[in-house]
Amino acid sequence: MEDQIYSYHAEMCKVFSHPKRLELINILRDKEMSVGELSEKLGLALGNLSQHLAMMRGRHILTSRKEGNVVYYSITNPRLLEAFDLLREILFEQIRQDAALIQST
Amino acid sequence: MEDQIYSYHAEMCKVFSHPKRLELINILRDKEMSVGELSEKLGLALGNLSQHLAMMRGRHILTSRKEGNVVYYSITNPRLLEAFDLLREILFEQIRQDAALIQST
DNA sequence: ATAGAACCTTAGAATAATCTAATATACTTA
DNA sequence: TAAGTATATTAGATTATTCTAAGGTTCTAT
Repeated sequence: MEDQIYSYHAEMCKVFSHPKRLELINILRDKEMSVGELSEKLGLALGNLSQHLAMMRGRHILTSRKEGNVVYYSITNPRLLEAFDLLREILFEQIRQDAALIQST
Repeated sequence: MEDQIYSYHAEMCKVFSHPKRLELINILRDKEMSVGELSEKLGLALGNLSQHLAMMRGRHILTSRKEGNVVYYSITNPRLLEAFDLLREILFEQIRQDAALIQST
């Protein structure tokens, strides 16, 4: 049962483990966007993008809204961006420390 | 160059995308631990665990310290636990909302 | 109705992650 | 130095992710 939680947790984190999905999250930071626009911004083929979107929708990370022919995507829970930013900060700290280590030799 | 950052960011997040690695992080929350102890706590074969540890060390998520024959692992940057906790909270919010949705039907 | 636009799904190939099992290394002690 | 303990590495099989290319839906406008 505790194992189940780690599995769900890991499944959610898989959303973050692909550079284009991270970029996608960052693009949707403060606005919704249509699939076509996203495809252009990300430089991803529509079919491929649709797969990423379905994967993120399935994990409730993204929410979609259909208007006529166009589907708009947005981030379900804005707190996700806190996690995104925190992880990126930790990454930057790491890079700075590695750089300092190299300087000092 | 911006792409590079997304790639590094994704690489770091891959650490979180496996249930046993999450459990490992949680176990090391407030103390260091030897490989043997970790192997027992996690129920992972030593060779397999060593691979996970090497992967996390390579991404500077874990730090190791050798004392005689024994290698102790600990979390490099305690802020990583903030990220861990935040992500888990977001997961719980989601599960609660899904549950509420089912109740209301 | 038909054609076009926007998006989704699927099959299959290519690549990456994971595990098992065997071997290797580093250190300690008899 | 030989044997034992703790950890690391490697090769190869297995499984999971990702991408491409093709075909499907759904909606709109003619």
